[in-house]
Amino acid sequence: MLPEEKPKEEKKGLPPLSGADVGKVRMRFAPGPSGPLHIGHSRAVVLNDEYVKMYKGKFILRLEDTNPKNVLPEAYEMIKEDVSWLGAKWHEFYIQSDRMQIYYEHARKLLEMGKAYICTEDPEVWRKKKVHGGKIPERELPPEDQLEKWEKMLDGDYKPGEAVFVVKTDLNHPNPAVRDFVGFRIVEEPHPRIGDKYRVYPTYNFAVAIDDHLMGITHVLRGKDHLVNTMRQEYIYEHFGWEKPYFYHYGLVSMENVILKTTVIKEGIKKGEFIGWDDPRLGTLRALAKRGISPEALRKYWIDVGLKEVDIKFSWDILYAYNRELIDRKANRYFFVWDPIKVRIKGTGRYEAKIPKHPNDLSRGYRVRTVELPTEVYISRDDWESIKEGELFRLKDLFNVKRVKDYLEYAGNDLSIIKRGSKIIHWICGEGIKTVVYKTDGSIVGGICEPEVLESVGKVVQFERFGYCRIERLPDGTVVGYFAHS
RNA sequence: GCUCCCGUGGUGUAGCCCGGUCUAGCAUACCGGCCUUUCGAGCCGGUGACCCGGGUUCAAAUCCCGGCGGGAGCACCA
Repeated sequence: MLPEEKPKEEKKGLPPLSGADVGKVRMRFAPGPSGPLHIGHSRAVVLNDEYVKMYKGKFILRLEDTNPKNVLPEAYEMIKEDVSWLGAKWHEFYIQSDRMQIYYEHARKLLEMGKAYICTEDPEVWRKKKVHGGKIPERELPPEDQLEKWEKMLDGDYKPGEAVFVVKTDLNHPNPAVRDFVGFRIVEEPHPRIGDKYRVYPTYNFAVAIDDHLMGITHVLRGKDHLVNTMRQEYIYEHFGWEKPYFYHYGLVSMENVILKTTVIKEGIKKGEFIGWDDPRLGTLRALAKRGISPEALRKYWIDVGLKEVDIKFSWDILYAYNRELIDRKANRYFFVWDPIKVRIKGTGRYEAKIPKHPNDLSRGYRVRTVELPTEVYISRDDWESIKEGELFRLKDLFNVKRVKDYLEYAGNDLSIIKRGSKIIHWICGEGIKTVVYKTDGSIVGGICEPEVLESVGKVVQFERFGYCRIERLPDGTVVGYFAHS
């Protein structure tokens, strides 16, 4: 047992789980392989993994593919990648479509015990009877008859919809949703992974209850939307006389400004609206990874949120703040001139700019530029338009200039103008690299960046006065930035 | 409609179980100042909350009741 007196000084981290013995905790993350994982899933992954680590238990990854119509073959691998990216390591791995015989065996047992029945009634009629009351004659038939119909189901004597396996609960349960629920149904579509070997598939609630028990799950953490499912699953535990795990239901998370729905994403990719499952507009974990959001930031976020039952709004602000804290000291600084315009600088002389790659860590070196006047520089159109005729401002780390009509004039190197409120803007002289930045709202910002950015391909950089971006490079040499946050 | 869950500042969370130490802590956001050749980082300060109404009690964010508000489920999806 974890010492009960612990919570006093434990300010950070998750609250203890009841009935959790160090070394004996077994928890699972069990998504359906219909697509890669998104932010919503990451809460379950992090919470389960975190508790497993806390109690030195075992983490089980289980893929729930008992609905052939709802399986994306690539998702099996993608989910493993996503879980790993989050820093969770599973000790055991299962795929439900490999376990069909196990579910069948348990179905048979329930029928033999009289705890389940085969229903061949019209689904609507059956449902109405459950809600409003009414005789369900098949429910009362003896096990022999039930087993016979079960065999017929398996043999293909019924078409989809003509027969289902129903787990008995309590027809008087106050919540109609928990009264007698479907445990198996007929699906004739071939399963993307195991083909047409089976035509009777367990439903979520049936497979979960059987697996959670057989896999020795001690604690189940899931969203409040599963509250009714938990009640249904508990009937299966009771029918078999199994000990129940501890159930926890955390509140729902509402998210704004992201696309999470797999169906929408799949459509969008097909139509070419998204560049892929990792399009920066999406809430998939691969999209976050592409943008340079670190898994540690997500973990910290979910641990901070905890497992309360209150519904919450997801806060990008807080996630970004955590991420910024993690990446700021790692991210090199570079100039990215968006929407660039070329401006002439008049004057004479040769000047050198020595710009630190990180202002708080000079050991990382400098970007060194030599500028010989007169010349031309690129600056962002925004900046140019915000500068008035005659205004004095500074090209960061280079020198001061003054705007004269449509060109600039060298204006010395007096740093004190900054104290008097002059602007400091970024610039590129000469050798800029074509750059495209994808933002989360779907907009694309074009411009040029400093050549040293190439040192940071695959890493997160901070484009000064713009924001943090993760860098990739196209075959044609173009630098691509995926915008993380400001 | 029915069944169930929840209600601390803009957001998230601590405290609530075991009433006083809560003039309610922390984070983020916001505002102001300092620092800084980025609209980043850092430092300092500030605004801002116990849903409402009763009750119990010497004492309630904490216990009880009612109201109001929010959410979920009511699938042969997971």
